[in-house]
Amino acid sequence: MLSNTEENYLKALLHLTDLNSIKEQAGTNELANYLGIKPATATDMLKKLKEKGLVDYEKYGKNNLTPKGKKIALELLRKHRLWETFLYEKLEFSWDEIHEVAEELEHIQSEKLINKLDQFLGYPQYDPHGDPIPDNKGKIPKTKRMLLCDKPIDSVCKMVAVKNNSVSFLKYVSQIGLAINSNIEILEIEKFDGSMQLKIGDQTHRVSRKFAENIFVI
Amino acid sequence: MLSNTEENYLKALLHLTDLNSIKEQAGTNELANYLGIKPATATDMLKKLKEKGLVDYEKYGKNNLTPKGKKIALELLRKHRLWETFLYEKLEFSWDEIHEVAEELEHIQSEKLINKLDQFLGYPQYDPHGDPIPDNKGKIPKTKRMLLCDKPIDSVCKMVAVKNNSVSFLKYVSQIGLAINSNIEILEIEKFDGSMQLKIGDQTHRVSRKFAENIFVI
DNA sequence: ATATATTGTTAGACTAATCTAACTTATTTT
DNA sequence: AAAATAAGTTAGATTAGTCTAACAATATAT
Ligand SMILES: [Mn+2]
Ligand SMILES: [Mn+2]
Ligand SMILES: [Mn+2]
Ligand SMILES: [Mn+2]
Repeated sequence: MLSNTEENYLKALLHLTDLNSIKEQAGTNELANYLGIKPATATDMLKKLKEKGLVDYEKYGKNNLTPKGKKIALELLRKHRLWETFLYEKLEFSWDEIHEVAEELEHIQSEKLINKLDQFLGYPQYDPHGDPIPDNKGKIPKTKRMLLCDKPIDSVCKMVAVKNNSVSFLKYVSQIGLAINSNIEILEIEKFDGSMQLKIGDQTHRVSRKFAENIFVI
Repeated sequence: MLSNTEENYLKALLHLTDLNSIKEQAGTNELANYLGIKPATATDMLKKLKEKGLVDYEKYGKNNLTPKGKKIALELLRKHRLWETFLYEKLEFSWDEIHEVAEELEHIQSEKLINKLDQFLGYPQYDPHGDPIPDNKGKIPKTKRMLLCDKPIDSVCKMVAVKNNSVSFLKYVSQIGLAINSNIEILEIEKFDGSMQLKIGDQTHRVSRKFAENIFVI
């Protein structure tokens, strides 16, 4: 049995390596920074998780999950995204409120619970942020999506997911009229800073490159 | 913010004093025994909870909740019973499976979550074990119920709740055909050991006094 | 190839929650 | 009232998870 803390490390490693990422390995500082702890603390935990056979750890090397660790991390991701879907679909939470609560709910230990919840929700494939939900074997629906910042000028696309779950970002996204499935037309791209002029519905908005790096589109 | 452990102590004290109980105070050994820990550990925690203003604790005295501690304990009880209702009503759990999972779910910190859950469930007044659910002010619906063991011979009554949430007890109750709202006729009471011969539906069963002490009826 | 900056580890300390063993206080029995 | 039993506390140890400060290894820039 893993503690909530150990589970959070595994999920963090999954995010930093496999998910939305080209890299296969995560540095200790990077991990610590992601979790809001100090590198010294991460080193200790990495050793512990290595002992449990969940992480490949070598002194001064890079870290990544073993297959066993990855399996657990995927189960956590599944739980997280199913709970988010529950909160959004059934309890009328807004999409900026769900992540924090799901961060706690994902640690509830009951396989029956999560499978029944999945059934109750109608086996959803994507969560309210547009992220794919692993099935009960850990398989994630493949998505061929790209980032808004990589779209060329004058192209038209559809928002399918957000890359960032922070409250401030999500509120901002909603506020300019964007939601999952919104159509976006790129009217202009500023050479200087990469900011974009977008047409969303009947309004236009200028967004920063940083913003555009956090919107997935097809 | 309280830890899960601290919350469990408060809920235990509520159970040992106010709930299903005439006593107003709980001994340290009694508390430790209820929680499955050692008395020394309970002493430490009682001191800590006293510091936080949640428990009245005096060396070698009896323990009970302060109003502030009781309020928190009632919120936990509300969460526990609402989650049990959710698992039973929406996710098709059986009544012997819900307690353990709710023991974890009750610690999720979100007032909005629990109030939305309450709404989603249609503001239930009783949980699947027949226990009253406190409202969002901590008010518990009054129930005038008694124990099956205190019913006289030849009387007829209706089961409204169970006093014990253990898996083994609940399975046994179901197995002899009893459920919330079952009608029971007391055919015979054995002087020697207080065991009872009951008529349930079209069957008769002999149950021990201990069993009859754990069934609430009206 | 050397110096500098970045990254990661170790050592030592702290807090929360638990235990065992020894001790103290309170209650019950004779 | 003394002895025996039960109940409760204290002291000291352990484990998990965290920190800071000092140190070590690796990577980068001259
Ligand atoms: Mn989490
Ligand atoms: Mn999500
Ligand atoms: Mn609990
Ligand atoms: Mn119950």
